[in-house]
Parts: sequence; C-alpha cells; structure tokens
Amino acid sequence: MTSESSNSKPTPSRRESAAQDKYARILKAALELFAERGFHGTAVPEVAKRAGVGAGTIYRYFDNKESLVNEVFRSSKTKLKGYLIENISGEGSIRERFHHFWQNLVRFARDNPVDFHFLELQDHQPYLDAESKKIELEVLVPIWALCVQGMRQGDIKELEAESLMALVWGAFVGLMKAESMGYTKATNITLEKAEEICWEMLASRH
Amino acid sequence: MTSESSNSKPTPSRRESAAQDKYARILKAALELFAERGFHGTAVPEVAKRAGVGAGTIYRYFDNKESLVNEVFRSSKTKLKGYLIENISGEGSIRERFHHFWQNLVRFARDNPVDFHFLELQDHQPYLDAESKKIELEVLVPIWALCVQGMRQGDIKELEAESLMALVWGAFVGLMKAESMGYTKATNITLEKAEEICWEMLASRH
Amino acid sequence: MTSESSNSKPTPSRRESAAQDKYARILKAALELFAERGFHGTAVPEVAKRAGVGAGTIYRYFDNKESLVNEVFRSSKTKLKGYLIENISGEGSIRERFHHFWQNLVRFARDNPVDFHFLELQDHQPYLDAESKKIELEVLVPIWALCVQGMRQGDIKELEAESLMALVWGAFVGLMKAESMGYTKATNITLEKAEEICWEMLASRH
Amino acid sequence: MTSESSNSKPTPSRRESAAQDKYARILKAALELFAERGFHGTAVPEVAKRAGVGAGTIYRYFDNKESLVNEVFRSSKTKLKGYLIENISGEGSIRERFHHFWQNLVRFARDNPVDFHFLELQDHQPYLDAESKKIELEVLVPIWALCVQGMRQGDIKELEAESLMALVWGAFVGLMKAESMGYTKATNITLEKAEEICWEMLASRH
DNA sequence: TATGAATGAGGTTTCATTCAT
DNA sequence: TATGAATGAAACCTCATTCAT
Repeated sequence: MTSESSNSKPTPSRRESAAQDKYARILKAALELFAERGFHGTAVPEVAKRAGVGAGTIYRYFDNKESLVNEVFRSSKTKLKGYLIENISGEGSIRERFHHFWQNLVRFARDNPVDFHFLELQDHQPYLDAESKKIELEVLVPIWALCVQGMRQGDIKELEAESLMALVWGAFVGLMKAESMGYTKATNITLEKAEEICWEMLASRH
Repeated sequence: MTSESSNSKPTPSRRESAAQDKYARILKAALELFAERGFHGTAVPEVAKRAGVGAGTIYRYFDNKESLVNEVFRSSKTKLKGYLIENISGEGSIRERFHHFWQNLVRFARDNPVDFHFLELQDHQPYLDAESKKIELEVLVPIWALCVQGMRQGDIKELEAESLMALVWGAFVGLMKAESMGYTKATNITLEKAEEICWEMLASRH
Repeated sequence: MTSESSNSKPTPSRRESAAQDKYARILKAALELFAERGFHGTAVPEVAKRAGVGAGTIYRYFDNKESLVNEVFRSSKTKLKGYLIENISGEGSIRERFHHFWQNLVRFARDNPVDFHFLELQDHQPYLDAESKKIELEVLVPIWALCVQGMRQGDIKELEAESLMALVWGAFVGLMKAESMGYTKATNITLEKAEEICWEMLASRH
Repeated sequence: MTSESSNSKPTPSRRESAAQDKYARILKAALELFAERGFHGTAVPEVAKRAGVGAGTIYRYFDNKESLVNEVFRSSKTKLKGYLIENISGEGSIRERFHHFWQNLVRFARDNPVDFHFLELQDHQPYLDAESKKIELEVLVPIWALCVQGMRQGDIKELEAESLMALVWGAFVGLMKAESMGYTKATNITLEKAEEICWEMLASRH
C-alpha cells in the first residue's frame, strides 16, 4: 500500500505530515505577503487564501497575527543562519573565511530573495518578541567571532566589531536594495568586486 | 513693535501662518508615527491627536492618507537633499568632496534622526507617486556626479557608479541602523573611521 | 452717485437688498443641488460654494439644513401656486378653466424645470414641516375647487375629486418624467394632445 | 418527515439556504429603508440592524452600498416585471389585455407597497448601473408592445406610444401617491373607475 | 455681518478573530 | 481537525455646524 493510496484511516504520520504541509504553506504565504506589503498591510484572510486554507485554520497553527509574523521572522532568520555558518568558523585564513561569509550571504539572497527582502526591508522592531530577538543575535555571533579573531590576528582593523559588521552588512544590503529598486544589476562580477571592496573595509593595512 | 507681537487685529498673514503652523504640525506628527510604525501601522486619527488637531482637519491639508505619506516623504527627502548639496559639487579634490558628502550625511542623520529612520527603514515603493520618485532621483544626482567625476580623474574605482554609491550609502545606513538597534554607538570617532573606511571602498589604488 | 459707487456707508436698503440677494442665491443653489442629488446627497458647503457665499453664511439665513430644504420647498410650491391660480377660478366654462390649468402647469414646468423636478421627483415627506405641508394643500385647493364645481355642473365625472386630481396630475408628471428620462420628447403638439386626453379623463359623457 | 425538519446533520444545502435567507433579509431591510429614506438617507449599519446581521456581513453579500441599492432595484423591478407579464401578451382584445395590465399593476402595488414606493418615489438615475437600466427597459417592453398593436388595430390613439404609456403609468402612480400621502383612499371601486378612465385615455374614438 | 477653517460625530468599509458546522 | 461565514471594533474619510476673526 503506497502512501498515496486512499487510506480512509489516516495514520498518525500521514496526519502529521499533512499538518506540517499546511503549516509550511501558511508560513510561505505569510512570508510572501509580509515581504510585499509589510505586516500591517497584509490581511490574515489573504494569507489564508494564498496558502489554500481556511482563515480559521491559521489560528490553529498560530495564536494570532503577531505570533505569525514572529514565526515567519524566525523561520527566515534561521534559514539565513543556516547559510551563514557554512565554512565560516574554524579553519582557513580570515580572508578565506570572509570569502565564505560573503558567498553565504550572496547565496542566501539569491536563493531566498523573498526572505531577504522581508528581513532587510522592513522595520520589525515594533512586533518582535523575545525569542525572535534572540535569534537575531544568534545570526550575528559567528560573524562577530570572525571579526574578533581577525582583530586579534591583526588582519582586521581595530574598530568596534559591531560597527565593522554593520558597515559590511549594510553595504551588501545597500547593493541588494539598489538592485531591487532597479538602480543597478548585481551581476556576479559586481558581487565579486563588492566582496573585494568590502574586505578592504575590514582589512588592516600592514 | 515687531510683527511677532500680539497684534489684536488679525491680518491675512496671521491666518496664513496659523495654517502653515498646522500644516507643519501635521507633517511632523505624521513623520514621527510613520517612522515608528510604518504607513499601514499608523491611524490618521493618531496623527491628528499628536498634531493637536481634529481628525477632519488633516483632510483640509491633505487629500488622503496616501497623499499625506507622499508629502512626508518629499519633505524628508527635500531636507536630505538640502544637506547633501552643501560643498559637494565644484571645487576641491574628490577626497575632500567625499569628506563633505560624508559629513553632510552624518549631520542629516544627527539633526534629523526621525527623518532618517523614516526614509531608510521603510519600504516606500507601494505608495510613492511620480513626484516622490522624481525627488528620490534628485537626491542621488550630486553623489552620482561625484562618483563619475572621480572615476574620470582616476581617483575612484572603475565600477558601476550606482553600485559604488549603493555600497557606501548602505554601509552608512547599516551603521545607523546598528546604532538605533542598540548594537553599537556611532561616536564621532567611529564615524570618522567609518568615513575613512568607506572612502577606501571608493578609492582606486595607485 | 450710482448704486455701484463704493459707498462706505451702505444705506439700510442697500444692506437689505444685499442680504436679499444672498438669501436668493442660497435658495437657488440649494434648489439646484437638492433637485439633482436629493436632500441627503447634498452637502451644505456645496450649496454655499455654488451660492458664492461662505458656509457659515447659510446659517445666518437658515437655522439648519432641514430648515433650508423646507424653505426651498415652500419657495418652489409658492412659485407653482402663483402659476396655477392664473385664470383658473371664476369665469369661463369648466373646459376653458381646465385649459388654463393645463397651460399653467405646462408653463410652470417649462419655465422652472428645476423646481418641477425638485417638487415631483423626490419624496419630501421625511423632512417636511407643518408650514410646508400647509402650502402643499394650498396649491391643490383651486384645482380641487375646479373639480368640485365641475361635478356640480355635471361636466366632470362623479368620482372623488382627490382621485381625479391625482390621476390628471400624475399623468402630467408621468409625461414630464418620461421626458427627463429620455423616453419621449414632450413637444407642444404632444402636450396639446395630452391636454385633450386628460380632459377626457375628467369629462363626464353626456 | 419533510426536508424542513430540524436535521441535526448540516448539509451543504442547509448552509446554502441559511445564506440565501440572510441575503433575502438584507435585501428586504435595504428595500424598506431605501423606500422610506432614500439611498443617501440610509446608513448601511441601519440596514444591518434591521436585517438582524452584523454590519460587516452586508459586505459579504454586496460589494458596496451602491451595489446593494442596484440589487434592490433589480429585485423590485424583476418582481414588477413578473406581475406585468401575466395575461398581457397574446390573446384577447386590446381592452381585455389592458384590463389585465391594470389589474397586474394594482396587484403589484397592493402586494408590494414598499417595492412600489421605492420604485416610483425616488430618483434612481444617479446610481443605476447598466444592468439595472436594462431591466428597467425590459419592464416597459410588453406594455409598449400592447400600445403599438392597439394602434395598428385602430383601438388606441395615434400618439407616440411612449407618451401614452407615460400618461397612464403616471396617472396610476399619481393615484397611489395621493393615497400614500393620505389625500384619498384607493378603494377597489376607485381603482375600477380609474381603469375605465385610463382606458379612455388610450382608446381611440370610433 | 460674513467668513471659512476647524471640528467630531457619524458615514462606508475592512479585517483580526471566533465559532457553528 | 478544518472551515469560512459572521462579527464588531476600528480603519479612512465626509460633512453639518460652530466660532474666532
């Protein structure tokens, strides 16, 4: 009996996976709409419609709209975190590890443009709860570690790590934003040059 | 006796200035709330309350909420434009002119933190009208000119001007955002170092 | 010294006539708008604008919007009354007097289409006050008298006078309404034939 | 046990009929209030209250207030159309068919006084949409056909059909209006006489 | 006396959330 | 469990009326 068979008595796992699918669809629909129109500009029934579920169903998976946006935020941030930690900690020179960081960022933005847009082009502060703020920090930790180690080794400038990170991150976001507004096209070449430029922002001169 | 004295005979200018004052108060209140909660997160009567006027009064000065946010946007962008054009065009080395640009930006963000927050931390695209988009471009023109001239003189890297601008602007915004989120404190020293760092993003190496 | 001279001390009569003019302009503007959009569909400031006066001025001449519409109603009904009483009472055969009545009605509708439209195409009941209802009756009296006398003389059918009047009046209104809706064109010939037809509604057959 | 019994297992049709009932209640409430106070004089929440539903519910069944009034109009006109077509086309003498027409009109006005009042005592032009205007014409077609055929047969006067119709229809409306204003009482006898009188308006004299 | 800017109550409409099915 | 019809609070906006000038 295959899993597609019309089993009239659904197994727990079948049920569970159906629920997981529904949860995922709601999250995806919410992400898309929040990214496009912002939190207050998005109606819950619209999310339901796009997710292909009833409006009431959303409230079986999420306490309320604010809870939903926090889950979306955590989902996107967690995804971002997954990209960023690849090949960044541990071995290799600081330059090499920065290269990985940059590529991770590029990959995330290319693979998940909607998540990226949602995370960077909104002001989430008004509705973020404690757990979401915690995740936000977790994303930054490995980058911060990279900066601090780079400073200790003398490869990175002696400036507050937080400020350096903010400059580099901001530069990347600025480039993506310019692209999304149609001011420029972030080609691979541009992004490679941008990497070099941003590295020079960090690198101490010997 | 100056014209500001409590003249008991109301003149047209008195009325006019009362209206101007009211207009300004509405614009200010709207800016503050839009910056804090976004367009959709702000209710018109809240704006009215903060401006100290009746809800209906707003509609004597602005056609509708969308028109209001566009006027706020134009007001902030125009203010920014005013800051940015100081000492930027014309004489001096590219480095000097970049210094002025950076200082103008810092001054604007310091003098008008709410305008800065409003302009940079929202996604305005959905409601911007043609006139607002025009102003948006006007702000960028002098910076673009600086980049292009710098390239011609060999002082600035050979990369699309739009991308370079986006990187520098983004870096600055990133720093300010980090500060507003409490990650760092953008002291004068930090900002000076940031200027140097950002200049190096632009500067070609001889 | 002409009446147009810039006399700084207006005579009482000058003042009075200025006031009368303003009153008349308000009444006219209100009539036009009420006829076009109905009572609830018309905004008082619109009336003021069309009358070329300030919104507040209306409240110097009329207690409130309801009072205004009643004055408009009385004004139009009084005008109608003036038309209707011409050559109708007193001498001549019933047929001749009916002819005058019909012509009066036609003249009124032709001379004052807006008044006619206002009086006949609205449901005034909800806001008419006692005085207005009184005038409404006054308009009907001479016609009623004509009917009753015609009955006594055996020229008019033996049916309740009120019903006969209603049929004839309704027929005329129906014709005018059909014209205003574009279903037909009430030419002089049509109106003459209509007169004959309506007379036959009333006339007893010998 | 009939299908109207209190079936404890809700069927789609049960839901459907509940919705139909709600739709009908809203339509009825709207008709009553529009007839009484006109379109602009009626507030949507008032309609909701009278229909026994929440204010928001109305917007699940109708796009907006204007759409609601058009549906009410079409509903009433369709009802009227249903009455008017009975026994009017086809066989019988013109006089007989006019008799049916008149009786249909009387029956409609007696059975549906609110619809009649709504249809005749308002100026609908400002908000009628194309579909509503189409229905308006459809109602008139069979009467118009009756007139034209009567003319061909020499039974009806040689006057524009539209004008004749307007006179007769107007006469009837006048009578009903006079009754609703308390000027007269349209008894069966009055109505029979009125029929005869109106027929004479149409009938050609041989 | 005349004005029209100002107001807030009330209009139309939307939407987060609930609950009967 | 899932639905989506229903709701009423609250959104945006209008307008009858007032009142400082």
